[in-house]
Amino acid sequence: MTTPGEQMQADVLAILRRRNVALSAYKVLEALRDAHPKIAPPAVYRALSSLTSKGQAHRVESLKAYVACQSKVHASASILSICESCGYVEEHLAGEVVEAVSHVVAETGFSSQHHVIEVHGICAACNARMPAPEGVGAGGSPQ
Amino acid sequence: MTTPGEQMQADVLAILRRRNVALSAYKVLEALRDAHPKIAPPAVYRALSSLTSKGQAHRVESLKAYVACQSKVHASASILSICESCGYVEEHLAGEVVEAVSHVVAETGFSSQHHVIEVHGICAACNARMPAPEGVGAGGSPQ
DNA sequence: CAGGAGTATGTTACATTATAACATTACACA
DNA sequence: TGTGTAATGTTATAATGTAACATACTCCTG
Repeated sequence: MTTPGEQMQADVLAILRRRNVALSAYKVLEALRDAHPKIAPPAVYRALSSLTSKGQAHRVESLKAYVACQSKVHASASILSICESCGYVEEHLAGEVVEAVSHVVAETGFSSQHHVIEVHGICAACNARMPAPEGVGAGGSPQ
Repeated sequence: MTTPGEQMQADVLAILRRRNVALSAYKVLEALRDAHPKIAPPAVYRALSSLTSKGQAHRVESLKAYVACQSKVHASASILSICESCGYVEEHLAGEVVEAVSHVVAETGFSSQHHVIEVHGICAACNARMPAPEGVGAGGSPQ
């Protein structure tokens, strides 16, 4: 047996990886009850904190929720795109964007340490599902 | 008398504008008790929601807190820099950065609607106050 | 192996942030 | 004036997160 903490982190990560959707800490807690019937919030938050500090998971600030890291390399920072329709979260490498952001704030003497870059919108799959991208949409196709 | 709601929003905005520091909704509530002794959380959240939807204030997602908008024009989006040392929050125009972010996520077919770009670090004033940017810093000035 | 320092984990309780749901008031207009 | 609508007030509670302490475990040291 490795340390129990590592087991907990592995279980949390497995839950987050089931779907590319952000889960609140309490949703994770519910999912953990199968394997850990008596788990309490601090254990979940400790595991999430360890995972995020190791870059194996990310907190989606604008959703107050968490996702598994999807990037193999986990470069300095990433962009998270969040579909407002289906909740799908995707991670994008942010190298140049992070540099651009750092450059903008450096104009006032600010030195960057940690970036939060999140985009809300509609994912490709939901865009494809939409009846039409124009008009009010109540009348079906505009044809 | 204008509508009471506008008065509330004006009061909230005045509180946020006192300092360029993010205030939690409950800090705002405390500050409002002078003018509105019996105020309750929903009134504060409604005022903050109206202000943010009009672009007169911003929610700092990574701090769960709110700041007054500092930009006269309030372009489509902005970058917020947050000093970890003093809490100072500064707003930066983000035009090109927003385009770059949208471009990155568009590579997977994602259409952007709303951007959250926040940078944590150290502001110019705190950088200037720091004894030295090297070593552990316990020994005072390196001179 | 006993003792004990130090760390990790479990547990309780609570703090903080946010909103649902309904009551009340204000206002426009027939 | 009555009445429908929207805005605001109020109560209660949901959702998120953490402090503080208890317990257990690990690994030394003698």
